[in-house]
Amino acid sequence: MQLESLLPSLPKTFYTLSSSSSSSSSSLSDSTSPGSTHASTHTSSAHSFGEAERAEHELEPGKKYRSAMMMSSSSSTSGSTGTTTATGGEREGDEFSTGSKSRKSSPVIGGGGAAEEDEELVTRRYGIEELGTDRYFISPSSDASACSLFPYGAQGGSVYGGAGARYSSPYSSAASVLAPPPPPPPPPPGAVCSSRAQLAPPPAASYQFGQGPACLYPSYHPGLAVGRAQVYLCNRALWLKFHRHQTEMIITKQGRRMFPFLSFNIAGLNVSAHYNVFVEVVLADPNHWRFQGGKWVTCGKADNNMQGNKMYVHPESPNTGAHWMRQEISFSKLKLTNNKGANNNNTQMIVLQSLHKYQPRLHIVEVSEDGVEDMGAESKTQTFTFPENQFIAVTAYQNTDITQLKIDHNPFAKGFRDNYDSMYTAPESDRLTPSPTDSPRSHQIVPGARYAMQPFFQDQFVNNLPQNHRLYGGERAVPQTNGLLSPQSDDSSISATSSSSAAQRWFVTPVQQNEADYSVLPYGIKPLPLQSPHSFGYYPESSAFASISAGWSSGRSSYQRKMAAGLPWSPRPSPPSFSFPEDPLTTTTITTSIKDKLQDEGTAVTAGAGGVWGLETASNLKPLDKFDAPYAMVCKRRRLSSGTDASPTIKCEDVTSDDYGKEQPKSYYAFYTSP
DNA sequence: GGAATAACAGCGCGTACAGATCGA
DNA sequence: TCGATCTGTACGCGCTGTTATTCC
Repeated sequence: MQLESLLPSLPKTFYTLSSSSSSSSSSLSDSTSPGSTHASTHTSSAHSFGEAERAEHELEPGKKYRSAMMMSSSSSTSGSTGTTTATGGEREGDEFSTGSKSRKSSPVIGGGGAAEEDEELVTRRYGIEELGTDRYFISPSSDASACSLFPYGAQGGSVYGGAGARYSSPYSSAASVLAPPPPPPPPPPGAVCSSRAQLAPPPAASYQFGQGPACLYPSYHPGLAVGRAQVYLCNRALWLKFHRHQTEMIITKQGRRMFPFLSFNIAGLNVSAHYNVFVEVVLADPNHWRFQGGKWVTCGKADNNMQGNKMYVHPESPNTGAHWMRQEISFSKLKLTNNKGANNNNTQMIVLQSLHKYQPRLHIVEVSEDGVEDMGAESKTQTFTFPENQFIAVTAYQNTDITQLKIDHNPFAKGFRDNYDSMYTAPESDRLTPSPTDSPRSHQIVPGARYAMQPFFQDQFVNNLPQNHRLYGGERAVPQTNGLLSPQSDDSSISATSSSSAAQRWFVTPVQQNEADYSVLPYGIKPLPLQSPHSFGYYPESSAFASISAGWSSGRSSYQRKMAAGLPWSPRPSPPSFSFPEDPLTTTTITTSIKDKLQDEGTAVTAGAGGVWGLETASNLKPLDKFDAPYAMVCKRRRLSSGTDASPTIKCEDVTSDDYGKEQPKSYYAFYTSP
């Protein structure tokens, strides 16, 4: 296989994405300006997207156009001043300044990278907290001696243009208003396959300049290079959650799936051309890591001579650009192992070394129809790196925050959720949120569509009930219904939507992965046709997804069978209680029927119990500086509380839960409906 | 002492099977 | 009555994190 021939040179490349101990003081100033610059550049992104979508689909053009206008309007607002993002963040951030200050002292490894940059914008926007200050990105292509540090804010979130795209993007000039980064150092010898320069990590400049947000769908626009891919990390919100605590991935001899797993949307490919899509996992830094004192610290040098397969070719490779762009590209089957003997006979496994930090990278290689790579076409290889995908390989979880996140979000770990039982046996009055297997009809369309979306799209179809439970203690929290996604949530509106948009693609909030878009179009939501497994990034073909989808349709019968007899509440859902966040920046675009419904209901229930969610006050936010060392150690123990006591573990959870709750409005999930 | 490993329990899907239902 | 289809149940499997044990 030709791909393999060019891979051996790759793992030796280090992606030094963060420095946990350095550059802590200048991050804010460094990131603000570039970030705001992005806000302005992304204005065109919103336009492009909206127009592209409008042009491509015939879906209620008026609404779509309106959506685009809303986007651009918002983005104009955000990007007009160059400091709009920061301004907005400060404004809201003031409300939670405690959180802002505390973040810096958190022992939780920030990890740095674009993810945090995004997070900062988001958290500033929502005033949750201020992120860690590690915000420097060492040029991937730089070797140890040539680590070109630059403020990563200019990187523009995670929408990374392909390595080659930077040379052709007509928008690169627009982005050049950013502070010029240091010139990319020459690639280290041996780190780049001579015939595949693009496989080498793109230089910093490429990240910084080559991602004109307006390039989101270049193929839809005349003058844009066709065939230059843009890649979106579909489940980025979840990745960010983990990344905040330094993601850990279990590796076992038999192989362990990643969670979150890699799931991408790809755009900009040549529809008829053939591509191989594969993921490679390379060392992210040259260090050996150890979890000590509640945080990850470096401990010696990494073993860079680890042998074994570092690449996972998507099973559908090779395939056409149309195929890859049609739906999410999920790598859910990818397994991580520390079994060096698994390199040859198991292409589903990637061999890693425990306690090393890794960076997954997505490669898209144009090939001939029979899957043979054209070795003479260097420009046909594109590489994408999402810093929030970084993780430390472990044989056992070290940070209980990560463990809890896994349990709370991974469908396969449902059995470990603390209050799983109580969630389904508590009386209606005590029940915090609908169960995953509640009758789909129970999931009403909620006014805060952005919230309705989150449990599924942001958290990969796992509701956050346990977290909410812990977060709010016994207090009634807002049910995070799966409203819009529920197959039967709102029959009339959904069916109408479905009938008009079947087989068409929808973007919940378009342009995710872009910090500017965070502030510009945080909640833009399109009406959602009924989802097929392909619509969801997680376990699209696996049992996990099926369990969820089944739970909402016929498959839920099993649960209902189990629960029906003793259910103290009606299988018919309780009336939704939710908040209707009044965010001036909210750009929720939904069908009229839904919208009207939401508005009506929203006004009716905003003051209800659900208001807890939207009206969270600063006093409820726990600063992360509560993570002193001993406390962190306490947190390392598994949390078993049901969430009603005030144990330190709960406090620990509160911190994160608050985060998550507030973070959720980051509805920048992109997805497609199945044809 | 820390990391790696194996065994374990819980969960849910997929499948096979049996029984019930329906139409020819 | 027979065959096709649908429904319900049981079991196996793969997934998960936890826990105890072993290894270095």
